[in-house]
Amino acid sequence: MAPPKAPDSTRRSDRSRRAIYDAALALVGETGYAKTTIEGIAARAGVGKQTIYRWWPSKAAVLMEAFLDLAARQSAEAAGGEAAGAGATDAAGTGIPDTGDLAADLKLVLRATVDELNDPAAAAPTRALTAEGIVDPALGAQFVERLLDPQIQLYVTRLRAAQDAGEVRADIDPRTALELLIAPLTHRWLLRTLPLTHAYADEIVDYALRGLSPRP
Amino acid sequence: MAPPKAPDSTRRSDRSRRAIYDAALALVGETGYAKTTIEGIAARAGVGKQTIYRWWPSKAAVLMEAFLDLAARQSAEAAGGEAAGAGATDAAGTGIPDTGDLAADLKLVLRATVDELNDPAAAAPTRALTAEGIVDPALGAQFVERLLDPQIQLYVTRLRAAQDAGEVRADIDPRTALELLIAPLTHRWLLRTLPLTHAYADEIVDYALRGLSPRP
Amino acid sequence: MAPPKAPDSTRRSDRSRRAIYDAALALVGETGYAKTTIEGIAARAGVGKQTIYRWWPSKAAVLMEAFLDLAARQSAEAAGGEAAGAGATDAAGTGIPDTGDLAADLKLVLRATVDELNDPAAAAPTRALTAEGIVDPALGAQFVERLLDPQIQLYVTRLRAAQDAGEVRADIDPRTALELLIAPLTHRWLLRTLPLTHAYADEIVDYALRGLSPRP
Amino acid sequence: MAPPKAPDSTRRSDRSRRAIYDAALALVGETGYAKTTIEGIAARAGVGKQTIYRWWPSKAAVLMEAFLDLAARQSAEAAGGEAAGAGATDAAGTGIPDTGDLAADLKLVLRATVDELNDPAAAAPTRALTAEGIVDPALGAQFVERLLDPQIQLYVTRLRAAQDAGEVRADIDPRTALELLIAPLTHRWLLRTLPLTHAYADEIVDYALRGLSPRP
DNA sequence: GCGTAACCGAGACGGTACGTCCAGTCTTTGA
DNA sequence: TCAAAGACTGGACGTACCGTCTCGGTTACGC
Repeated sequence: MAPPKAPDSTRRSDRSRRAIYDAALALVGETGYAKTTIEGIAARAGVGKQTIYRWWPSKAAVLMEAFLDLAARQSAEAAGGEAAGAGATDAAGTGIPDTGDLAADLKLVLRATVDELNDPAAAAPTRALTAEGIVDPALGAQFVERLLDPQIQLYVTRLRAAQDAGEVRADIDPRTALELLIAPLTHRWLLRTLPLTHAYADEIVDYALRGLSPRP
Repeated sequence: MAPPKAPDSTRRSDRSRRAIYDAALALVGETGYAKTTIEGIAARAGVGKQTIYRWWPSKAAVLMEAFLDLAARQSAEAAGGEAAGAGATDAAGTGIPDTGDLAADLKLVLRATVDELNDPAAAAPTRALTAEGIVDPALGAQFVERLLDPQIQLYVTRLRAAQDAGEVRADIDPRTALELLIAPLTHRWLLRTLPLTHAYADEIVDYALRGLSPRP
Repeated sequence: MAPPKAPDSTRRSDRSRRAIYDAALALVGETGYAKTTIEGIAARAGVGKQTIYRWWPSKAAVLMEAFLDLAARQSAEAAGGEAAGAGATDAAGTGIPDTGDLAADLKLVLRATVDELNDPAAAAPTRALTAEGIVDPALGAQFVERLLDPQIQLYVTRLRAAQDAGEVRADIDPRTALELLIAPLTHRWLLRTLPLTHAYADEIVDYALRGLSPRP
Repeated sequence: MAPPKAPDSTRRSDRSRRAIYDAALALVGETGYAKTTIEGIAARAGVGKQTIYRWWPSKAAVLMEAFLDLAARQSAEAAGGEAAGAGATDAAGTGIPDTGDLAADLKLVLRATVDELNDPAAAAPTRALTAEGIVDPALGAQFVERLLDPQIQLYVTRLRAAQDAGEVRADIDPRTALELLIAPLTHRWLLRTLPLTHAYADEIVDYALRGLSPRP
């Protein structure tokens, strides 16, 4: 008994794949995730529906990949610009700054995150994808692995550096500590309990770091 | 421009409303939220589809109310039992215990929350509803207002008591502080980044309270 | 076992009945028979649906009565005018003229009928009612009995007079003969095979009467 | 402004089309036209509703085509048998007999028509379709063009032959003349004014032909 | 003159079918 | 041989009416 006949990916049309990414992102941007349909994506991409079903298991999977592709292209671009230009670092791209003042560094990064999450155009698709991942475990795992974990790793790195510098107690688990920082932001963003502001980001950093720092 | 003509709620059939709640909860339990349809709920409840559309704007709204009704009935029942019985308090029902040891009290409650969230049968519909609320702002607002906020209030109350008792610094905002406690749990539960354990709950309490407590 | 409980017609609201007639005729005129609904008639008449269901078995029955009522009012009006005025006779009202020239008399009447049937506004509801009667035997019987037969009787009367006058052979059955005259018109009107013109009406009279008249 | 995007008829599924015809005819036969629904036809045919809506604008249109298909198949069958067998002609199939005696030929055919119209099973759907065509001009036009006109042409042919043979006056318009013959039958059939009998058919032929024949 | 029975407007109810939309599969055609 | 195109079955969607029912209120009859 043969497995469900995986298509031969070497013969895959790159042209179609790009067109599908573009169409998917455009439609989600224009009409929202819920109103975006596979049929619509196929039509917009000038592609047969079967071409989508052949390579992706669900609408959400298409969008996930489209996002990753977008992110990859942007970061490639950024990397190119950066190499040519100065050497500035930014949170999403290459890491959390390390000026020696952990609180200041975290506030900088979390404030930027707040701004990003508050931008409705940019955040809406992420929100939709997050929601889908909450319900669909397979998609959620992918979401975490390919979008969230890389970000989280940056915090872990920075926190370890802070531990080495004595800014954070050594017996703290950075993996847990970082959740103290980002979970409250995510919480407010996803559930919309209260507005997500710079002041809130600062407050979170202050409350959390006090718990993490060694007694003076 | 006249509003869409709200039906006369005094003439509403209570029989149908209960039947719809029951059918909705049963179907979600049996087949999952995504596979539950309004048509299915109506059929199972022995009710015309229009009766659902007349009173609720969406499947999610039906379920939300069904949950609230269930919770209300359970708490009414619990209250009845309680009045007749001892005077024990539990987190979901009437508040967070106050033994004088904030850390212990919080660990107790958060461990119970962890257990609840780890029970697939009970948590699955909540997860679905949460996801829906993330995408649909109106529903999300209702979700927060009617399900989340009451719970949150319990933490605020307990934290204020702790402030009065000198266990927590007076300049802490309880509304923010409680998010340091529950957001990490919610984060792991929704995104499934790492397993949600009692140990994790304890760790969160320890890390967070250290930041909140006055210097010894 | 009691019969289905006929309502007490002495207590019937005349106000409602008139309002229903008016609403029904207005709606059929505005939106056509098929799009006219009982619900719509009730709403327009400012009447509960039950009031319609109490007194009529179907939408078609309502309309039939509304027509009959309209016709009755119009003929009452005409009769009043006539009494006051000259003594002119018209086909629909008081009979087919008898000038001694059967062919001329019939052509006059049939041409008027042609004009009436060609007036879309006036004929559309009749067409709809006829179609309904074709499918629903009970309604059809009523239609024939209360609308068609009275008209037919006028032809019978005129043809008998013609027989007495020797214009038509005595062994002719007037009931059959008249169908030779009006059935072709009805046929073209209902089925729209070919245009319904004065010339056609004349032709029918000529062809038919030649068969009915005694050999010269 | 693009037209509503006509589907590509070369790719149409013949299997589905036949199944829909069969289901439609079966349901009309079993439950009557009014109670036959598109949903029911689709279910019975094992076909998606959309496949019906894709190719037909209405229930009536489906049935019209189903009838035409049935008639076509029957006549094809008859033609096959005929080719193999004798050379007999019948009214519905290949024409009105021409024995030289117009009256006798017409009586034969009209009596057969009477029998057909009096057969409730066979006539009920035709009646429904006729009624529908009376109300819906587009459908009516199709009905006339594809079902009625071919029949009518047979009469025209026979009448022309009678004119050539001197049985009917040359200045008679056969198109009008035939309506004198068939309209009365149609009239009684549709409106159910009086029973439709062989005697009536004979009477109609006698009355009408006397008007059409040359003076002896 | 006073119940009381009935009709009345109103509209919610359980249903049925509508016509549309999309999912996911299958088939045909062209490159 | 894959991809485009798109027709197919299936089924939920949300709407519109159906015919029944229940609800107050308002007549108008019979005691």
